[in-house]
Amino acid sequence: MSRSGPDGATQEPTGAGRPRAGRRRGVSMADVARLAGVSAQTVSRVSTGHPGVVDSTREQVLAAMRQLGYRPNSAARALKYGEFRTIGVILFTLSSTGNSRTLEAIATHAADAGYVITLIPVGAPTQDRLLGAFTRLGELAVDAVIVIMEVHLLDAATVAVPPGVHVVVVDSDAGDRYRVVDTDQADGARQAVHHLLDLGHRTVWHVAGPRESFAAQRRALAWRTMLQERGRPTPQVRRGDWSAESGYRAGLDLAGDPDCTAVFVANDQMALGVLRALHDRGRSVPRDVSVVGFDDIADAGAFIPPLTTVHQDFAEVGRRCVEAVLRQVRTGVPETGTTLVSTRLVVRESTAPPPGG
Amino acid sequence: MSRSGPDGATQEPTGAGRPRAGRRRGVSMADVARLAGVSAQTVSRVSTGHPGVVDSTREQVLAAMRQLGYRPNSAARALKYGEFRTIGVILFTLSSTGNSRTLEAIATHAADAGYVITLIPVGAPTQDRLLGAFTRLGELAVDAVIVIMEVHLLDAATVAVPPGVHVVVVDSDAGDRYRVVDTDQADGARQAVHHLLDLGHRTVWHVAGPRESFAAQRRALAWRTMLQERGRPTPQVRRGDWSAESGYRAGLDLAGDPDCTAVFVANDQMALGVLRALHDRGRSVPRDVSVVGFDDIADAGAFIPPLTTVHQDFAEVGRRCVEAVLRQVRTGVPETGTTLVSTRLVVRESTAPPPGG
DNA sequence: TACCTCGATGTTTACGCAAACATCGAGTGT
DNA sequence: ACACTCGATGTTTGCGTAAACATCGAGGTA
Repeated sequence: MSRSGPDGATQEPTGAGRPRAGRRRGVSMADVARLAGVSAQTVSRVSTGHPGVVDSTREQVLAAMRQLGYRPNSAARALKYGEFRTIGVILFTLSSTGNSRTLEAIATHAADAGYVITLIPVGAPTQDRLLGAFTRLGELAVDAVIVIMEVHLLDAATVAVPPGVHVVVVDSDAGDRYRVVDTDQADGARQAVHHLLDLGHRTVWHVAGPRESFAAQRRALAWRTMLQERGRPTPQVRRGDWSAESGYRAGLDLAGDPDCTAVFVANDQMALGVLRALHDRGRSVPRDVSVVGFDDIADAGAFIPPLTTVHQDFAEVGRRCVEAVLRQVRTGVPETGTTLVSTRLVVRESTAPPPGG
Repeated sequence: MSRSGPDGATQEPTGAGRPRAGRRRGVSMADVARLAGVSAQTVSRVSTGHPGVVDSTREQVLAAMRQLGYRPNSAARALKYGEFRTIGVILFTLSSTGNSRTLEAIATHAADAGYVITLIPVGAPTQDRLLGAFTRLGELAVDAVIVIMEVHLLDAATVAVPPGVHVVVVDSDAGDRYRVVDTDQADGARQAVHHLLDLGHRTVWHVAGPRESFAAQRRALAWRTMLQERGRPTPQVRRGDWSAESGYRAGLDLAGDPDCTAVFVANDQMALGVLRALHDRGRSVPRDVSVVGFDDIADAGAFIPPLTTVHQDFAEVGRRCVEAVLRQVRTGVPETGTTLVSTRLVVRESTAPPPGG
């Protein structure tokens, strides 16, 4: 059998009126040009808004476009221009509020600049998967990439970034290799600790995020540094995995320590768990123990009691990411260095002076 | 400081040597072909994995590809094939857990099928914005669209879907026009009410979501229907906007009604607010009042007390969306009808028999 | 009037890829 | 030995667009 078609069956004659699944070969400039009685180039000029087309002609062309339902083929444009007007976003998970909201801001601001976002999900945070994502990236139609993740892993992947594709990273210490945009974790943590010490607490306990997280590292470091600067003892760190469940375990542990009157928890979800643990152990918040979180998630104000926490401006992080990445695309010059977005402490009802303080 | 990369320092001699912002005119098949000493078509065959290339030749080509860092230009491929292998996702917001997780599942499953996701954010849920999104869609390089939203608005936008672009909708009643994939809201609500009645509560109060939401409508309808079927009184509905804050207000209201011993809240965030309101008013959960939520967000188990709630399988919703949309792309035949994803009740500690029951 | 300018529009070409078709040469059958 | 087959590879072509260049005609200038 002459294997002319993929399945050896009779190949359809493309001219016949079969609906051709998938192929939607739409209206092209040539079709519009024919109807309007002009050349395809004139249609192109109208379509791109170039000057040098007389009004009457322009009107004719626009009418023809409307009549045929013409829409420019972005693949052809991309081919011609050598750019896709697309930004890839590599991320591990959307389950964290921060990632979702950053992504949303990125998408919005990219859209404003005429760019669209392509999502490149990386199943699990392993080197393999990440390299796979970067490899796939090579075949993807993107002009630039924003990476949202914990970035020890980025090292090995460095080589894999296709040449000419610009990179911005969120939540990383890769500022020596890429442009990094991040919340000012250290300052946020300092505000939290400062607030608790100012209320009169002798020192502040800490429930940290996972060891691999740079955000967690920096929050913990700032907490420790601040206590040392003020000459306060630094209690042993409890460590969670960002989940409320892990916060609950840490909270049970802390509840057993009568000295503990103030806790800085590295995120709101774990803080929720801490609150429940303290509640379960009969320790009143804020009367017996004060708790400060980090993130200011939407629900923080509805916790029992409403949580004092460090507000992160994810929208601003997203905005800066897009700004930086498009700047690189425009100039063609890769950037390095870190851009910090400031935080602010939102004081609610989970903090108070220490008992008898 | 030399880092010899594209820093403005020694640029690779790409013709004139100017860094050409944006243009990254990479390695093409022709370049690979030249180096490997074969024709471009042979490179193409290797690149697409077509048979009919002898091993030695293939090796040569692959070596040349590696050496030059070749990666296929997806714009050219898209132009040639007439398809983009891209699915657009239109959504209003990622701030709801459900949307984020559905999106994540969509992205993952699309990736498995060799498709990528393009995000089309719609700022505000207004007809104008939505029409704008659909219009932009026309210029976008997508083969199909998944719409995640409340869909009264979809009516007007119907006409705007470009021909040949297939559509799947989440959370809608547009099943007569599009394929709709959704959680089985009604069944979830029935399970919640059933559970509370079985515990011995005389009837069940309801805190509903916003009037415009189809999910909210269906949950409320199922709640009402179930009570009527069982011959129970149907208390007046309290209505919130999905936020914990609105749940708190509804909760304060309910706390004032001593008859109220069981509440079905239309989502977990509002349930969080209800819990806090009951706590603030000194009504113990579940001793005095039982509360059931909807969604089973990650934190639900850490509420005070841990929340009994209806678990939604967002991952499955996303999977079914991709499945349906790709089926339409493959066959070229648009589908209608509704696909329901089942729910299950997760019983935790916020429900118990009524006081004195 | 002859010549030039300049604006409006048309024609050619290339972007990178892969289907369709062409070629070439080594084996196969008679 | 000759035609013939078939697999491996090369050549041509076109996808839709827009830059670069070509043309054409109206109006201005000497």
